[in-house]
Amino acid sequence: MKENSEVTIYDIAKKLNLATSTISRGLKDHHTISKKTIEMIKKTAAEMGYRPNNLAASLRGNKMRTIGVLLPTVTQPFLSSLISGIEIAAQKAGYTVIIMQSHDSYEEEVNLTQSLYDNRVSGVICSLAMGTKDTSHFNVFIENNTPLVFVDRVPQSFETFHVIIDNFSAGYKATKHLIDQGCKRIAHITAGSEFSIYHERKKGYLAALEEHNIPFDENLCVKINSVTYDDAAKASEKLLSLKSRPDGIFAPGDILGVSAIQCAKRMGIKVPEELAVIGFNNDPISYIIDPNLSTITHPASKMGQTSAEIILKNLKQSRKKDQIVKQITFLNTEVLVRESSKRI
Amino acid sequence: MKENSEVTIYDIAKKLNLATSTISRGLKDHHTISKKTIEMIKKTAAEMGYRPNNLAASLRGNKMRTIGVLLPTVTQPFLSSLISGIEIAAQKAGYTVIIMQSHDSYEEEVNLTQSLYDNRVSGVICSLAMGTKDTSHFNVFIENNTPLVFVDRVPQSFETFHVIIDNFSAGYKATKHLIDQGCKRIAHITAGSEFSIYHERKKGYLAALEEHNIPFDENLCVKINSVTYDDAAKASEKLLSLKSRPDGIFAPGDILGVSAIQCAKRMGIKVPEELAVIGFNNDPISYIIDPNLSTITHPASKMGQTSAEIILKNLKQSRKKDQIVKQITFLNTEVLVRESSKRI
DNA sequence: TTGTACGCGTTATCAC
DNA sequence: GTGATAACGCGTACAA
Repeated sequence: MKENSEVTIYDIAKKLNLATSTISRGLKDHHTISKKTIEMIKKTAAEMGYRPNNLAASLRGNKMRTIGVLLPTVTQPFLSSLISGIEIAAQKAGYTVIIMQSHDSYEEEVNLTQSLYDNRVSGVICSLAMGTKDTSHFNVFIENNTPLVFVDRVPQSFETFHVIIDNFSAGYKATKHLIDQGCKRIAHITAGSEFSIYHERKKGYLAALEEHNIPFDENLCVKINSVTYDDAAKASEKLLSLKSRPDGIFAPGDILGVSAIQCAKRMGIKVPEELAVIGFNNDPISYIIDPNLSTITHPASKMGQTSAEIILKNLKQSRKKDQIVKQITFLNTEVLVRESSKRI
Repeated sequence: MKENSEVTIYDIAKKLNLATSTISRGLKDHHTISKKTIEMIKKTAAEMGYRPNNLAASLRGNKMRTIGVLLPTVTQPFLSSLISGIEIAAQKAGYTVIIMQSHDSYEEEVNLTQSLYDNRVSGVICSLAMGTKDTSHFNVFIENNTPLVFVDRVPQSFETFHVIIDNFSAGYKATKHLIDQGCKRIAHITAGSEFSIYHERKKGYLAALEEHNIPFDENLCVKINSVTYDDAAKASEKLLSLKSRPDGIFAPGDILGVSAIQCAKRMGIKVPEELAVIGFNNDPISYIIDPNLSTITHPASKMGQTSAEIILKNLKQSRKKDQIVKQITFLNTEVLVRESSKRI
């Protein structure tokens, strides 16, 4: 008995006095192999403890049956739900999922992109790092005809698949909801660059204000550098300490909304009576905070599934370069009204 | 210009009039190749846009430079932090991470184990599905000399690496903390099988009671089927509706602790004055709930890193079967006292 | 319906 | 220091 005895189709072939090609085909139910032979091959393979070697199989096609996923982090609830959706769709199709974290660093993102290519993944799903402006490191996938999907944090212009929510519309809906509740001075917290999802949400906020003839007050719009608990706390305090205080806050992230509520509670400001708050994402913390945080629901898992399905559908389509288009899939968001904004 | 032009070491060899073996070695800074040649090779490779093919390289060693991670789900905060830790350690070593979700199903776990093997991963990190009793589907990795680490939810007996916290001790510490706060009737919620981490925590709970001469009251120990919000709510309600109500609850999960606090609030029971609560894990929700939930901290990310490092260290060590041992790495837990249990 | 023979890109083992 | 060549395990034209 050998040490590292790995059963290959060659071993099966020898045992059955057949050619390796017959084994190979039999194992995949090829129609040119007789039922009897197929049965015998499968039975023997099972008996011998044969297991296919995806490595070798993939080498021929020069592609692993693998979807590469490149995200800022995996610990945010939205992103871990996204991964879950991707994994479910991939597993259904017999694909595996490789995860990489850019930690919101452009440099890491560039390196990891290389690494994904070196591993010859079948497709790539990416949500951009906060600071990424230039996206030329993704060109390698286009040139190589590897399907590429950007999700949530997508580049401004890149001719490939995008899976996003309509951030402008969501920002509009959130703000309008506050207006409908009677808010007159609606504050907003924002982050990221001019081309980020946060910028889109802000544009929706501005549009809603304008449509309802509410003048925009610069003091009511605070910019933070990172969507963290600490930055959020500072922003909330700044807003709620204003001489003419806001009576509503549209926070484009649940951490921000939660911190606003907590800050209000500390300062003795009643939520929602004196301050209505709406967040974004429907993270678990949004329904734990008291009062419950109204929010915008984000179909995270479905976005993951959709992204994976786009990859899978486009695996075989060897497009030519001039056929590459930008195809945007929008998923729905909804206003989820809870205690923190319910005045009427 | 070819369509799918992929530059290989063969192309470089032709261009430089060298042998492929020289290119291969030059690219990896082999000491038998002259500095000059190495430089020239690297320069030319870069110019030609060469990218290594990990697939082909792996085929020779019959192992991908990949760590397979098999978890019940990726959306629990503890588990996504674990993944993050694994990914960081793996990335540092030039390894990639494959993620698979068993969704707490034994059958899926068995299938995915196969799939990991079929992909010839270098090592496997696994946290068991809730219902897994038999772990023979992992034997294939032992036989194949593939390092295997069980983390958090580990099997009762399996001769390999385990990375866990001391659940008994953590349960003891949590319960003792409540006793120190003056609690006399301490309730407990439990889940899983007789060999689960929850059972260990319960044993710690029982030990603390006994040590302090507090009789164990069966009515104060509720078993739930799944650690979900709904089940937790039911359990909390049952406990707080008892004629002789508990004055403390040790909840072996933050969801359970949070639900207990919320239930108490609904019923007008004051926390911590009338009911002290301590949870487990230090999930984000634990510091969002009001009053803040005391909890047991769990070094999730570090557990991931440790697991990955164990894999990496044991890659080359071709142990023989009789050398395989069970090696358990314990990581620290700590009692994190917050508002929900601070009486003194 | 089955067999033959070669190629996928890289690396290890010799040989020079 | 460098080159030639055989593997690694599988899939697939092409032949029979």
